[in-house]
Amino acid sequence: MDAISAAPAPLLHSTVLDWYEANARDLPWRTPEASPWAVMVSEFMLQQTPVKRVLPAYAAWLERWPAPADLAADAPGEAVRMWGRLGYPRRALRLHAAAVAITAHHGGRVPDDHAALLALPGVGEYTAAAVASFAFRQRHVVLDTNVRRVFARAVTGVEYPAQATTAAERRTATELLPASVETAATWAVGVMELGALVCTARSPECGACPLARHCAWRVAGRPPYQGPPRRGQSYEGTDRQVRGKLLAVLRDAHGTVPQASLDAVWPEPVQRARALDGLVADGLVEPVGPGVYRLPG
DNA sequence: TATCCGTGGAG
DNA sequence: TCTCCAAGGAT
Repeated sequence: MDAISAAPAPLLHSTVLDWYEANARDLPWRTPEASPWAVMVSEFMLQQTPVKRVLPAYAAWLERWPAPADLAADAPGEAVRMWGRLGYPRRALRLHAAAVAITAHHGGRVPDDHAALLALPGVGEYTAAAVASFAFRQRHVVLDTNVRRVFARAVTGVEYPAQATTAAERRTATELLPASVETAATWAVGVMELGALVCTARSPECGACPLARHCAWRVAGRPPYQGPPRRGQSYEGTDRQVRGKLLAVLRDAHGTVPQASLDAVWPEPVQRARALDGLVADGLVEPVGPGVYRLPG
């Protein structure tokens, strides 16, 4: 029973690569036909939204906007409407803005350069690495919640990673990233898939894990999480809930919406007004006159 | 860096 | 029922 840090890296690599080849889900953004744009759309949608709910939205989105220029030519409000109930609708706005930037500055093609990707709206450290890695097969450290959890357990021996990504985590991920460009991208998606399917947050299936022999957490007897309480996401009664209700009215209506329709979704006027102001400030809602609103045109 | 930003499903 | 959490990003 050696910890993962003591195991030869090539062994870990082949273990994960073999496991991935045999167990990878058949997801549309992983097919050879998936364009870089398709990969990028999937990454935006997958930010905090489960795969199962992304699948139908992803298909509808790409059917309507097969290329960045197609989306860029449409109104941002249409992106917000198509986003539907995926949650965090600012992502829809940012994806539209990214499409505009790609059309204006990159000839309508998703850039393959990591820095150029990172400069796009809605593209952060994870998404830039993911698109560069998965769409262009480059070698990058891809640190998402799945990878962080796998490394927390296998390498550090704790049940959950820290709240924010640490320098130590980046160091670990960098050291474990295969030197070979040919295998780095598959390693990245393989570790992610392992976290998504086996090394899950709630009930990890160590019996089915290819890394079980090397996992520091399992070797230590799967000690329970001891760190500070991981604050839950309260939702009931928050501005987020009100914003969601308001935006749902705008989405489902085509054209403009009168104030009265918005007032009906939440009884408390101060919070309601604050939520609506926030939506307008974010560019998700556009006032078109006194007491009249619509999705941004 | 802590907080804000939606929605729905699993246990 | 209720808590947790799901391929994060921006500020």
